[in-house]
Amino acid sequence: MSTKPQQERSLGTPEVSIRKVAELAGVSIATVSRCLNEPDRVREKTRLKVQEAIVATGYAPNTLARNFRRGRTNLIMVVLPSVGDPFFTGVLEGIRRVVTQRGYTLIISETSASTLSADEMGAMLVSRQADGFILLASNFPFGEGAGPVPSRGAQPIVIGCETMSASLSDVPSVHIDNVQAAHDATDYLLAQGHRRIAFMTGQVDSRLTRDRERGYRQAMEAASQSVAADWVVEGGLSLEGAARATRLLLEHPLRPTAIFCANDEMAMGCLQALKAARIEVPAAISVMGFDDIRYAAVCNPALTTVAQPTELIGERVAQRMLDAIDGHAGEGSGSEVVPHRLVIRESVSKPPSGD
Amino acid sequence: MSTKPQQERSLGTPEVSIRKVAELAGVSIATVSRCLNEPDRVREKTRLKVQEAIVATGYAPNTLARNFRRGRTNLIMVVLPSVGDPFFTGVLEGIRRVVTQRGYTLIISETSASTLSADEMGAMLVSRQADGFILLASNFPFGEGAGPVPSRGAQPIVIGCETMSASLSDVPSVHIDNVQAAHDATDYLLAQGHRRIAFMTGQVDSRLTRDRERGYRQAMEAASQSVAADWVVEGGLSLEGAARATRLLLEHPLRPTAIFCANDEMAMGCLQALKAARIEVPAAISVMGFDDIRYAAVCNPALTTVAQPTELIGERVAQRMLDAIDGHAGEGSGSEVVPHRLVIRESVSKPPSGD
DNA sequence: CTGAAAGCGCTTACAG
DNA sequence: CTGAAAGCGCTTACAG
Repeated sequence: MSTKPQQERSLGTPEVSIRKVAELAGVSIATVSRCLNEPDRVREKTRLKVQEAIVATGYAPNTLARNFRRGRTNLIMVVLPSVGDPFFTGVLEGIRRVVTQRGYTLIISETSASTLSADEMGAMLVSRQADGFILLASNFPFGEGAGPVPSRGAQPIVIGCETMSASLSDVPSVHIDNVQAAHDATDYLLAQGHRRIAFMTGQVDSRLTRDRERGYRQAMEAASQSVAADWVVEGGLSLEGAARATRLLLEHPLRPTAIFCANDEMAMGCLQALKAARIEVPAAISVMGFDDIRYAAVCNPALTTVAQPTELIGERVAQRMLDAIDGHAGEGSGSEVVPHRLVIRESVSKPPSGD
Repeated sequence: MSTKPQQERSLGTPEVSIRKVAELAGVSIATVSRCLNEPDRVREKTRLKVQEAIVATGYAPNTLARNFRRGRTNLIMVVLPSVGDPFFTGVLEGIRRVVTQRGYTLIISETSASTLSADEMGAMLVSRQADGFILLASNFPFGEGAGPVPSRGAQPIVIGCETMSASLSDVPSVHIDNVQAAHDATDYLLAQGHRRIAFMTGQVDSRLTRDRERGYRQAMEAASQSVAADWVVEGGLSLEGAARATRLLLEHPLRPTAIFCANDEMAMGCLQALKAARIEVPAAISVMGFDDIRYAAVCNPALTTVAQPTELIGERVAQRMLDAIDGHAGEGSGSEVVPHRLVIRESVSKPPSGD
């Protein structure tokens, strides 16, 4: 004669549980469960009865209970820095194409240095809220020596687009060779005759941006071109930051004839600032972007930039996530490099003849 | 002497449960649970012991179990059509600001006519995967007579940016007056002297786009301007679709002197097509956008457009979600209209003098 | 093909 | 302040 020790029902509609369906259909809850999960193993007549009861009661399985019982969610979480960033359109399309086929649903978590602390990130990774985590964000708290990777459970992690710090070097990843790509882009500017080439970086703590900066410096050095002080400016990966950084460059005593921006967003901000200063692009100053987001072709002048194979990255990242979930850890580890490609449009030309 | 009827452990690391912590600390699992959830109600000495055991075992609470037991997830899901769409940057920022303060975490689900069927949408809404759903997507399967709203559980729904069909008219929503905003924008074009004004719509099944088209038609009619056949073209909300639609307009026997695009994305595609056709904007043709995404100011020429107060929409939508979760259904229902604003930049001028 | 029963890992009202 | 115990809604190995 237990005293019904709890009665803290949620306030919403009284939920229909599997029990009610079973009663109405005159079967056990096990049978109802089977109808839902392995209908072949239930006699047709029984199945029909249960179906009817499900409709009559309006029953919908409690996903929370099911996930708990099964120990998984069938969800894959993609973590990215900014939902309004057009760069991710293609990557997500690739990811979705692959994971959907295997019955997973994609959910996305937006992060950024400001909104997600190291603790929160760690909490998310151990939260079991998803069966796997695809990290597309650059500035992870544990990116650069900000403590170890949180001790995680069975949920695999795969990294896309970013090269990661040593602490994550065993995590599977898919990305272009950012150093080489930036090197190639700089070489192109050099080949056009530019010597005074500036570089606009994102944040100092962004590995991605630093890799691209490294490629730029390597190319300059290989061409025996010195990089003047303050030719490397910080654009904060934003339009406004890039515009500000561009104005700084315009005041430089050794004004560059080309500005290589670490991504297209900044290149667009750069273009805007140059337009405001009534400086013709590319006649007076050339601008090189990076990423080839869909707006790059629409810019005026259209952006010359470095294209990443975004859909391919998405597909590969997703495939490796599935491998990891299936326990094919062996083939899953290590980083995978996909090809980049220079896209030549209008924003780069030879430097003005005087230079 | 039960025969351990099951042994289907997941393959991952053997997870540490609350039981192991309790054993190590020499307390009951109830006490461990209390340390986690109501630490004030535990003696300090006990709490310290438990803390130690937690660290020693590397215990992390099983979120799946916790969610199941509590009947909620502390998650709010935002459903939007496209993660790479810059329009959502501000809306999400507003939403996050509000819900984070109340301890909720945001997750995002990308949808679109092609990727999410009515059934899937319904399944999501009853899935309890989140405590509430904020719908920012336009083309819901149940948007226009595609069956009734799925019978949902206690999870509230709030709609942002979109006006919804009758079947969802009781759902709380926050949006601008799209009809009036488009009316105002058209009036501005008329005031500039334009008479041959084309309108580029999204998809025919998009309520949002249709509202804007309605505003355009109202303004034209109010100004006694007829809308020629094929002046309303479909741009599919994409750059490419917009470029195609623009080319169609250029071949029109009554070539418009202004093109009003139902969003900025299409306006950018329009700008690109006009540039390719070597038609000067705004000298030869004016272009009006809608939304004022962050790239609108960066376009060349900079887009004249209609601004939505995105952050405000996000905040209001989030607030009403919280109200709904708290059961303040009364004040939560009905739609809330926020102000729009014309943003005048460079892409609209008077029509060419000949016209 | 179906049912009885155990148990997933927590939280919480109750009793002490 | 703490523990024993019930139970959230499912799934599944086992027995029939």
